[in-house]
Amino acid sequence: MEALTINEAAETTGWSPRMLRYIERAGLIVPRRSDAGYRLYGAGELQRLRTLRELLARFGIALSDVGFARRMREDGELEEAVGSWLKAAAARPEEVPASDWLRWEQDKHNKLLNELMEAA
Amino acid sequence: MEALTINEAAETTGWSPRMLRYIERAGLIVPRRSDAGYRLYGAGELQRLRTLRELLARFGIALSDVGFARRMREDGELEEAVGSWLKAAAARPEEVPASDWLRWEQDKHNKLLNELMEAA
DNA sequence: GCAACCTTGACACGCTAGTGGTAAGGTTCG
DNA sequence: CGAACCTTACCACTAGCGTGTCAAGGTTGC
Repeated sequence: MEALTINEAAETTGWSPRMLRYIERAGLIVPRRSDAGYRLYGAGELQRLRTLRELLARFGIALSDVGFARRMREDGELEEAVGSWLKAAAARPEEVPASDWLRWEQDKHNKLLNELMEAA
Repeated sequence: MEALTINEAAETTGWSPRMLRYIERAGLIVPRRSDAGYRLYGAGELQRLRTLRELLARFGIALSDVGFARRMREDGELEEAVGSWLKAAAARPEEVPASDWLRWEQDKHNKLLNELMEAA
């Protein structure tokens, strides 16, 4: 049986067992269960757990952001609504410098990066 | 000059002036400025402020969610990275009941809806 | 010139996300 | 059977989002 239990999966992916349950609850990675209800992580899940860490670190985004993206992908109506709202909003460039909120996002990103650096 | 100042815009859209500044900071609606630096909201901005309220209420999502969707739309690399991660994650249906996290999302949604109901 | 706006910046508060812990109980295996 | 796992369900903490409010100062219009 080529599958790891939660503590083993945590060991090889860098997440804590606690976080693996949290990620499952967010609907991002839901492992199959053994007869007794134990979580069983296959090779694909382990790989995606690792790339998830990379994804978050590289762009300075949150788990809930990925969760929202997933929800948009599942709910076409939501995706359509958000998309058309953004399109209308973007259709108004009227000389917006873009530097203001850009700096804001950058700050958030840098802050997260710094924390990750220190942790290493 | 067909444009409203921040308090007038707040009056006709239902947002508070404080929130209009916050929404601007999140990069969602950035009005142009007068020579003295006053925010000037045109008809388009007022309309999008109203539809933004609808959007949040209808789907029970947060301002930061829309902000993230905007960021994905602007940053192709981010969109590609998140998209391909989700695609890989979704390619593993291995009998996931989908009822668990679905209930979770539902709870969040309903909670927000109830709050909005009570506020009305 | 003064009342009534506007600006940015700060302090504060409640709520949620993200994270750790612990307790009570079932499972596996030597 | 006992140690070492696993499960769910709580309590608790930090940090950030969503808001209000206030202070100090510039702008507008009668």
